[in-house]
Amino acid sequence: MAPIQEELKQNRPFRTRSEEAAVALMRTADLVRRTVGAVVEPVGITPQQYNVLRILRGAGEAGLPTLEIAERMIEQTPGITRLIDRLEAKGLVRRERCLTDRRQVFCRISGEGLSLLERLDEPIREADAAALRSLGDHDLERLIELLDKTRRAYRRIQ
Amino acid sequence: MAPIQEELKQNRPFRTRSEEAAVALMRTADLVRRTVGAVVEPVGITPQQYNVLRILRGAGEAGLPTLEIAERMIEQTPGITRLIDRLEAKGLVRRERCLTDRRQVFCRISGEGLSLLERLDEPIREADAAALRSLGDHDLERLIELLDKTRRAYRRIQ
DNA sequence: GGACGATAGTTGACTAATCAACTATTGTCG
DNA sequence: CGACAATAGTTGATTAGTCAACTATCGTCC
Repeated sequence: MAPIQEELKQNRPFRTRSEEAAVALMRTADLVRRTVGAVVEPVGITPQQYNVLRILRGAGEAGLPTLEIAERMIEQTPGITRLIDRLEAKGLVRRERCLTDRRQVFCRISGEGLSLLERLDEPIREADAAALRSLGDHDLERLIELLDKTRRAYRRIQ
Repeated sequence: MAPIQEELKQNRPFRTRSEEAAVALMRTADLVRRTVGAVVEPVGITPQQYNVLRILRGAGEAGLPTLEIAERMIEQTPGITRLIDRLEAKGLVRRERCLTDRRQVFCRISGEGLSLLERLDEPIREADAAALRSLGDHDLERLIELLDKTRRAYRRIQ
């Protein structure tokens, strides 16, 4: 019997392997998301806000326009404006309208935001590592490969 | 350069393989979730509501107590009561207090709920298949295995 | 250079998720 | 039996997510 089937106490088997894979995928990702959540929520941010801060740290001094951030989010987020509103209200992000193209609003991570991220770096790395370590380097590589392949397939049908 | 890194236009590489895997996992699952969403939302339900209906169909005539449903959800859901409220309001689920243990409320899928699910069965199966077909049976098997292994690891650290 | 479509982002109205505090009922143990 | 912890679920308050409609600005093309 499939492990995921036992986990969810399903009394009937999956109709197809791809259905089983889809369920396993979403459930595993939910576990990862909640693990990240448990690390970042004590400092007063959500996993999505954490994601924005990481993106802005990666972007450096130049910052990024609002919708460019939306495109780089791990999980698609229509409400990017208000998400960043909240980060700005907390003083973790600064925004200013671009002078050469006044439609765009550039967002940059603040010093406070940076130091908050730094405090989270270690615990996040540990959480990921602890969870995925048991896979071993080879399996990890293979998992990443299979996930990449899956996304490529999705992109084609959409 | 890692595919996921290009997708998210990251200018710096992942610090660890497990970080890359965690990001790839969440992003791939988000894709699956949105694909399911695109299929079920036209009939007026959310992916989570769809999940509840599937659970209740699996449970059959006997139905299930509210919190038992919560435990079987693919994604953890604290707001199970109101989620089922909405399904009941739509006439897709019926609820009645258990007579032998009056604390419990048993939920059952209605005929209307069943026929709605039946209409969705084919399109959902197709969406899963289309997305994961390119992996081939062997890769699919291997992906499921790796995901199961990952969840087992997570469970240990929590 | 002015009309017009495209781009960038915001806002309002609505729906859903989250957390803690609460009620009702049951099991258990002196 | 009667107190008391445990279980099952609900509710209220707050926060967050979603969708469509809107404003502002820019590019471009007669």
